[in-house]
Amino acid sequence: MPTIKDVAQRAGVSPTTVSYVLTGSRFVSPGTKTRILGAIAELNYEPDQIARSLRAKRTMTVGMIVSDITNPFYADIVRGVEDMLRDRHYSLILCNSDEAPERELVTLQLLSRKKIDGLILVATGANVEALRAASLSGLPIVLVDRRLPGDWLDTVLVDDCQGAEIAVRHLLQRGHRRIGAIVGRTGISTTDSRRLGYEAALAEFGVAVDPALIQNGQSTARGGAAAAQALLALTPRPSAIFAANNLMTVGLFLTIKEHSLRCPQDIAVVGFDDTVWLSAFTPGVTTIAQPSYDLGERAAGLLLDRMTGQPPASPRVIVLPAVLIERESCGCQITRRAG
Amino acid sequence: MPTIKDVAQRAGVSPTTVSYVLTGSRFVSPGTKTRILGAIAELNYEPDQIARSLRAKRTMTVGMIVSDITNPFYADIVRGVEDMLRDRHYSLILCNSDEAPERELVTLQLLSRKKIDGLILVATGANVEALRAASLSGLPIVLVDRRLPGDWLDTVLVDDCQGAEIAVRHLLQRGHRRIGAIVGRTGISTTDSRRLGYEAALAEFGVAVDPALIQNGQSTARGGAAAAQALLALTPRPSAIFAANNLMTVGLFLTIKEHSLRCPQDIAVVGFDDTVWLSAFTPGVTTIAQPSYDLGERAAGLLLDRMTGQPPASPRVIVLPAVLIERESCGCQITRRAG
DNA sequence: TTGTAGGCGTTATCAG
DNA sequence: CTGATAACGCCTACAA
Repeated sequence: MPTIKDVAQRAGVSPTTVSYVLTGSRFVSPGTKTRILGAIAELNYEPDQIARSLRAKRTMTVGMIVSDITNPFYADIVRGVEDMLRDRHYSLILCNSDEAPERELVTLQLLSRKKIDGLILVATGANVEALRAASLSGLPIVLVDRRLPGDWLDTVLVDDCQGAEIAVRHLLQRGHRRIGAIVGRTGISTTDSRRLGYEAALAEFGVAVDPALIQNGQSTARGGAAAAQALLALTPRPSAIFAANNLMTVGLFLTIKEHSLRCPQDIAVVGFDDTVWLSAFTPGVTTIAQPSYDLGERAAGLLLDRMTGQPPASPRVIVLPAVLIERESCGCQITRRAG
Repeated sequence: MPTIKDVAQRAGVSPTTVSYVLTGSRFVSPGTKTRILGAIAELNYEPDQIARSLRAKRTMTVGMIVSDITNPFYADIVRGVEDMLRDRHYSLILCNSDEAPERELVTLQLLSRKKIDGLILVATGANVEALRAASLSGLPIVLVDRRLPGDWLDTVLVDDCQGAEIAVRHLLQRGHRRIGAIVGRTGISTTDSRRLGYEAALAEFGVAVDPALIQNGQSTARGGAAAAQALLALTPRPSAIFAANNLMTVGLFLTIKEHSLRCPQDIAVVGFDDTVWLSAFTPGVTTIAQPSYDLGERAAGLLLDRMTGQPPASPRVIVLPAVLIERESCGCQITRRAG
């Protein structure tokens, strides 16, 4: 591997000058410049990013921690982040936490040793101290999908409460009154907000909240299936169910299928998170679409200007709206109805 | 950020000794050792991985290029890779190529500058020269999902031919004779192999290949939908369709739905790639499951022993079997039938 | 059992 | 307009 010295030698100049044409940070006469460029080309020289990082104290690398890249919701976010960062010549170290606090902690440490320039993460919520320390030590951090109490870090999330609310309102509007909810793991902000939205919608319609109708699906397909079992075992059975994330929606459908119930005739469903699959099947699943890609893009945007621009003193919280995608799983295909 | 010097000073020893307790590469007396460990803890010292990399010429970082992390198939592979590498203290830089050769090339260069210790990629097939150069220059590379002509690099893939063959055989066994195929982009090995498998199955049953029944879906949902349109417009209509990847299967179902056809009554379907969604809907989609996670794990395994072990002289090609997951989209639920 | 010193490939300061 | 030179933080002969 040729170094900057080799290039300098071949071009008959000093490494200094080569460095300057590389970074463009001072004027170099056209003559020497072309000579140097020539040498670079002939030698196939590529600047060593590691050495550069050591000197410049920036790695052009960003860390990202998500629960599980296998979850399409996070995959979308990551894609948004990656696209935005690539444009600005940053690259991304991807880590999965599996929601395990210790894993998150170890990963935080690993990334810090690797001297990442910034961090985007879906926080488990358990390592606030470590995050605070990292942030205090100067690492730009952006939270995505979930907020931390106090909102002391830049955060990009979806209006989960409003999302759940329109989901449940949609059900209420078509006459449902016994509406089950499969909610996610406790302790993460999305779960609380979506539950709040569920209750708000019921309140709007003067329907009392029945605790038995709210089951915890642990944010997983398996948990969602179990929660659905519990819901379907109730008498009278709920006439509709709201599943508060993509995985739990899968679980719900698995259970519905197992019970040989027809959707929407026997039970109406609204899910959370959209996938192309949801539209391809019969019935298409009415769902609350999160702007997941945008979430990533915005998060990367915030991070970028903390890394390169003049960082604002106080943390920013960006809340993106969720939108109802109406399909067949709630029955009649009316798009709007009065009242 | 404290450096190794600070630790040394605080512990009253030389940086050398600190370094040695860090790497454990030579004996240090228990006394000084604990003193040093103490200093490390008090200062919250973390070795700078960049400096270490510059010196040691290894970054403990691996690059990975996939077409699109948003595709669950690749997300699974990435997950397999990440799990395996994390165990060995490597981290992963994730890149998306979008199948664009130039993007792949730029990414290759970027990763090479970042001095990754190894590379795992789903090759577009267009940058053979760059790959050869990188490999020759000593970078361990493992191909995943697709092979390159000549198999001159370590490769982990699925037996696509066999997969497609059992898919189509399954259809033939239940009496279908006019079987459409939606195949992927040309130029990638998976497409060729799956097509071969399709033809082999037909041959087994003495059915002639009808070119009109083979439509190119470009490996995308949109392309798959278009291909399905073409197939459904045929007279007589094929009684079954084999879609050669997950995205094209979505497209196929979108089109089936648009035509208000019932599956399996009006048309039988076998897809490729499995998702939890495929089992949750009605009808469940019979499909060929690829061991995607394993693909990643095995690829990481090969890479690891090229990076750390004694690399075998000649490239290894690992072929994993695909398996038929029988569900309702092909009609009757018979698991086996004679002949 | 421990320390000294040189260098990994860059960049930035200071001279010229 | 261009060049020496000194770091960046760590590791590892070599020496003691």
